[in-house]
Amino acid sequence: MSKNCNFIEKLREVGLRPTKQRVKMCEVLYNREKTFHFTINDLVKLLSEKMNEKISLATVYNTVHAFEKKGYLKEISIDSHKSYFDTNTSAHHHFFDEDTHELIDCDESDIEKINIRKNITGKKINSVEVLVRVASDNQTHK
Amino acid sequence: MSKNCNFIEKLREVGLRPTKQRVKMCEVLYNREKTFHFTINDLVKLLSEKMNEKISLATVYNTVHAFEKKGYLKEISIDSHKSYFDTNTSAHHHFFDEDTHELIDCDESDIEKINIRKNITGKKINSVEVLVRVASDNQTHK
DNA sequence: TCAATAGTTTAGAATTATTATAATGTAGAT
DNA sequence: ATCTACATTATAATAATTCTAAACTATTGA
Ligand SMILES: [Mn+2]
Ligand SMILES: [Mn+2]
Ligand SMILES: [Zn+2]
Ligand SMILES: [Zn+2]
Repeated sequence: MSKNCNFIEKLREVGLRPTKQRVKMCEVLYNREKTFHFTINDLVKLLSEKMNEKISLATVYNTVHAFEKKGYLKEISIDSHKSYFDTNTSAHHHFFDEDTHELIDCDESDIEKINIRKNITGKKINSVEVLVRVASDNQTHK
Repeated sequence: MSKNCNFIEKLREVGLRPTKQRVKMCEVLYNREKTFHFTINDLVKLLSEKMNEKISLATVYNTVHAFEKKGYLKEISIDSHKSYFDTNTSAHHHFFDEDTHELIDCDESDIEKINIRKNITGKKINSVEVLVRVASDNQTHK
C-alpha cells in the first residue's frame, strides 16, 4: 500500500470491503514517509488517540491479520514476548535498539550481500534476514 | 555446559544447587552431540518421557529461566507464537525449516562474514544474527 | 428503491502461555 | 540431628490472543 490516499481502491483490489475502520487503520499505518513497525498495543493506542470512535480490540486484531494475509503487513519476531508488525512486507534487514525496543529498517546498501555456503538438500531458501542488535554506547569506559 | 556428565559441579560453579530436577534437566539438555533447540513444550514432553517422576511445569519454567540467566541457555525469536531456547548461547546464525518448524545451527563457515555499512550514532552493535528460512523444494514444477 | 445476503463489528467469553504466590519440602552446612 | 536458605509444587493470577455469537452494514441486484 503506497503513500497516496486511495485506500478505498487498494482495499477493494484485494477483496477487502473498505469499511470506515479499515480505511482509518490504513491512514494510520500507511500515511507516513517511512515504514512503520508496531505492536498491536502501539496501534490500538494510536488509533484511539487519532479517532473519535474507538475501534474494538477484536477488530484491530482481525484487521491486522487480514492485512497480513493480503500481504499488506508482515509479522516480525524479535522479542518472543512481543509481536511486531511491519508495513514493509519485503524481506529486509533490521536494527533493533535494545534500549528503546525500536526496530529500524535497513536498505539494500546498509548490509553487504549475504553469502550462504550451506545448503540443505530438498529445501530451498525462502528468505535471508539479518538482525543487528544495538544498544547505548555510553558505558563508563574503564 | 559441555558434554561430560559433571553437571553437579557445573551447577555449583554458577551458584545453582544441583538438585535432582536440575541435574535431570541438564542431562536431557546437554547430554547430546549437537546443540539443542526446543520449546518449553518440547522440554516438558521429553522430561516426562525420560523420567519416572514428573517435574512440575513451574519448575521447568523456573529452571529454564535460571539457566538462561546463568548463561546456559539462550532464548531465540523465530516465530512470535512460540518461544525457542537454544543450548548454544553464542551469537550464531540459524536455518529455520518452515515445514517442520525446526531450527538448525550454522557454524562459522556456513555464512560468510556480514559486512555492515550502516552505523547508528551513540549505539554499539551487540550481535549480528542471520535467519535463513527454508522450505520443501518439491513443488510441482510447471 | 429496498430487501437479501455476505461479510463485518462488537463485547465478552474462552483459551493459551507465562508468571506470581505461598505453603511445603529438602539439600547442604554445621 | 538440626538449621536454614533455597527449591518445588499446586494453584491462582495475568496477559496476549483467539473464539463466539449476536447485532450491524455495505454491496448486490431484483
Ligand atoms: Mn521468556
Ligand atoms: Mn500473530
Ligand atoms: Zn522492517
Ligand atoms: Zn542455535
